[in-house]
Amino acid sequence: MEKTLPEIIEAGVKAAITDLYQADGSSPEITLQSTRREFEGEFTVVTFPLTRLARKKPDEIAEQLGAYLKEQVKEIADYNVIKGFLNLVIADDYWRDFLLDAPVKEGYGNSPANGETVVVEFCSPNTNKPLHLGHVRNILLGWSSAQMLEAAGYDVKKVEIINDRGIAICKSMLAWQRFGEGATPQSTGSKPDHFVGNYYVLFDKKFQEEYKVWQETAEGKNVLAHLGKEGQSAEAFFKGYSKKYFNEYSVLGADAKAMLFKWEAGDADVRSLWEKMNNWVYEGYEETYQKFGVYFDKRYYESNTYVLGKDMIELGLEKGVFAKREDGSIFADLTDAKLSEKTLVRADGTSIYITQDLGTARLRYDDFGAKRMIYTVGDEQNHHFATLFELLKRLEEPYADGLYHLSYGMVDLPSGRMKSREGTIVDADDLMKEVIHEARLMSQERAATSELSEEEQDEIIRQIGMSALKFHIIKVGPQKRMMFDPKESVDMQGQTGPYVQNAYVRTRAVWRKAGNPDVSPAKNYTGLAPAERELVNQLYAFPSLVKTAAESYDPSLVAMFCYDLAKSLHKFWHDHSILSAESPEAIAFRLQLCKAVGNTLQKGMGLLGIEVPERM
RNA sequence: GGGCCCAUAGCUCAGCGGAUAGAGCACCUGACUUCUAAUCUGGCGGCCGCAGGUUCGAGUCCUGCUGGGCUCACCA
Repeated sequence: MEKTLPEIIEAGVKAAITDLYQADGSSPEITLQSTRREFEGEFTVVTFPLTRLARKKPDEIAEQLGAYLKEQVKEIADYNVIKGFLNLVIADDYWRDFLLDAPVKEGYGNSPANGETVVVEFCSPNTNKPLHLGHVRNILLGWSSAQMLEAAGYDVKKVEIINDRGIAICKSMLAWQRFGEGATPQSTGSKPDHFVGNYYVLFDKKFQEEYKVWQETAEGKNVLAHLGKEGQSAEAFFKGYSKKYFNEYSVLGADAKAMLFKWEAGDADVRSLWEKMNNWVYEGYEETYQKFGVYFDKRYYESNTYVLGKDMIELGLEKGVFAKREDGSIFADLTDAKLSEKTLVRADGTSIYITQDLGTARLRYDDFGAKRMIYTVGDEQNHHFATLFELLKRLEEPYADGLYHLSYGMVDLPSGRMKSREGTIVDADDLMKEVIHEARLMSQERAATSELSEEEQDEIIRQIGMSALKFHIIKVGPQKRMMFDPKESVDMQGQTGPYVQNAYVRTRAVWRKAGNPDVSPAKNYTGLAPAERELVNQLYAFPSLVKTAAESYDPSLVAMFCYDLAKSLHKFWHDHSILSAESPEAIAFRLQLCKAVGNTLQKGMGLLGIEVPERM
């Protein structure tokens, strides 16, 4: 493999130090960074760290290094020194030859396969209601991380774990059974997951009605009198007492719990109702996933996995990692790892959430042999995953060092946090509908594609709307809690998906117009304009950026890269003519430049799960 | 109370020890007979939460503080 520019420069600087200062050039860390926009050059050597070694002033070192490199290293054409910073100008020939090679080819940015498998889990919904904005962030993060890892050479398996059991789905089931009167998604014409979600909401409504009535009964008043705090209003008390009421007094609550009990006992009627309703939900989810353009290689269901993990407990006891209490419960003491004491099996022998997670981790390893597993889950579970990973490490599981919690912050609305009780949940399907609607309005206003068929226009509009939504969410780094303003999410100008798409469209438009041009003169092009150098330089950075983004599980890096590249393209487009450039060499070179930029934008956006249209 | 995370322009966000802290939105402004103006040009806008420390150099690293979030279940 050929050496990269940073490697070439670093080697040159080390040789220079040895030659110029008779010092050991192999030892120092060379500080190399990309040159700031306002100065000439592409790479910058910071000379401050070398002052001790060279025993000279920074400017003097920079000047001497620059002269040496210009003389000795053929890739370096020129240099300038500003306040101790040595800016290096890469030779035109190098940039030109580079451009005409890798970036114009298919698959630029991909690393060769490394033979390693990584499992990426994302989405992982509960089956009682439709997907919402929080899932959207999760899906986009998980999916694009998976794409980036694939580009970085991994064999990626995308999985989700579906929480298909428990009290929540029983609530929906009970409400449907009692109030549904045999209605189905087909009979009502609703999207099936929304249909089921509506019964979950209906359950809560009926429950609240029942609760309200109870509050006025002698029993309710008695509870208030005994447990209500001094000066607390009845309303405030009952608001906080709702969970307790559900478990101890509510008829509906008792019925829902009875249904859960029957489910666990394997009651045939309950199981068949459960399957029917869950299948509705899956049908609805599938539609949403397809609209997002995502899929899974394998699905895990908690109804299967919740019994797992017992063998891990045995293993832990054998290894002395876990211990038994007097009452029979089993726990792990993680206090020396700054985590708490964690119970794994209750005194009655039943297991809990984290136990099944232990079992599921092993199951996935058995399924795929992956030594790396990524869990895309909100940051409220940071502690849970820290505990889980620590336990697996102590169990000496072979994949324990490759576990990563892809943690992300909650999505807030301008009105504050999303709350189902207050009806401020932003539904994923509605959101898509809205951005596509907005894209349609913008498109009608422009009428740039009006001669295309209606189907073609619809497809373009869909791609534009989805890119606005996806880009808007992905451009924010995962760790940060983010503000989601619906008004801004439908923006199509500025730092947005459509802005990047538009740059791609331009690179395609010029090629359509050019027909089947002869690009061979490009190899004789000389005297690159600053805007051209800038673009080639950005293209040059793409493969390593993909690697960095993949290793840090941060798709926002790719999003910002695409934006920056698109911005440079737009600027170049404005300042330079392509098809009527001054020479055949320039025309050919710029066409190839457009091809490479379009190619890279398509690849980069593809990593984010965003499509680019040929026209817009 | 312990642990983790966050705080940068009016708003949403970049900035991962280096140069005069950057984008987008909003507001003001100029450019379409041209390879598509979903674009481009110019302007406005900052005690980088506060106080110390380390360093040739700190928005970035360390300590303390303030404000916000999450979490510390024999819940999932």
